[in-house]
Amino acid sequence: MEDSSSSAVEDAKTSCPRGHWRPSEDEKLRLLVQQYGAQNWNSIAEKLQGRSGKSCRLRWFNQLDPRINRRPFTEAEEERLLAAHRIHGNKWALIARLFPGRTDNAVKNHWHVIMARKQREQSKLCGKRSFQDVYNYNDSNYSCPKKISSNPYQDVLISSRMNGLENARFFDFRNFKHKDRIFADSPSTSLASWSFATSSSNGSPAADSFRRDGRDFFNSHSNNQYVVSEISKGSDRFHYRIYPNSSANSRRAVPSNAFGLFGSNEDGRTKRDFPSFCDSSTFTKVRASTDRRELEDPEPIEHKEVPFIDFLGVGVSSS
DNA sequence: AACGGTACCAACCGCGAATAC
DNA sequence: AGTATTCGCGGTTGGTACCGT
Repeated sequence: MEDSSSSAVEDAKTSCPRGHWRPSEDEKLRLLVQQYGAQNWNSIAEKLQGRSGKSCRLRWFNQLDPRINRRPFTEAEEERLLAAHRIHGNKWALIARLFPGRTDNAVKNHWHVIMARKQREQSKLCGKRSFQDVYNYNDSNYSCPKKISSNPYQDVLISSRMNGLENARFFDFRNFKHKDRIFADSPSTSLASWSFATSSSNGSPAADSFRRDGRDFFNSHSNNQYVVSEISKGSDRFHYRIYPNSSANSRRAVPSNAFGLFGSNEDGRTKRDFPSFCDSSTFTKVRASTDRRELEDPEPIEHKEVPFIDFLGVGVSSS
């Protein structure tokens, strides 16, 4: 697959530096590191056409460094990794130092692998339905957030026809680390102006928000990074917009793939056994499978037998 | 065999911290 | 002290191998 015989493909590869490293590049990088040492990455990059210093550094420290342990994680290592994460949170570089030969990237990736595996096992064990099953997403009731690169917010359109979503809330799935108690301190049922915690990107350990005194809990006040505001509301459709919370020193655009919905049961109480633990990639796929046109083209909605709110006219023109 | 979905992980990006000048 | 450059980190994306149908 790498030994492309087509010159067109080769041209494309060289003109676009992004992408996997070829063996010849690796070899060259090894020689350059021998020559210059594992530093001065920009100097090294000057001799590796199409690769930045950053890229060279990353390739060396994550893949080529001979000290790297490339063996699969053992069960013992996995247990230690989970324990380390409970203590240190997402401090992957710190955690990696506890695992000689493992890189921060490897440790981070493997933690996600463990989490995904546990989630699958849990789903099987408890017979939990998938996020898609519960909300019957094949129904196209939910449309994907519209990613607008120049406007760092996400638009979300919900139909109240979705079972249990009358009291829907947004959740940032990246925080679903402690499944059992994540909803213990659930925020207001009002979606408008509701803020919610996320993993921190401003230096404070995200884990602090969730694990104190040996207890896991959801702190929706100290680490707010996003705000959900209501753009428009109809009898059966709601249009929300998720913004970064500027007062929370949030420096990133609202991620496009981290959010999900979480409903309540008939008596209005939080449904803790909801399959709220759908990971972000699943959510992305669920979204992708729904009708993307809903936000971009009101026509298809108007043809349905439900009142229609002109979401387009309200939201995007405000820039 | 072909196809679609899933799991894994390499690579990238944006940003802040550290260092050099 | 201020600015520029380099390094390091954490979050995210996208390619690919694998698996089930």
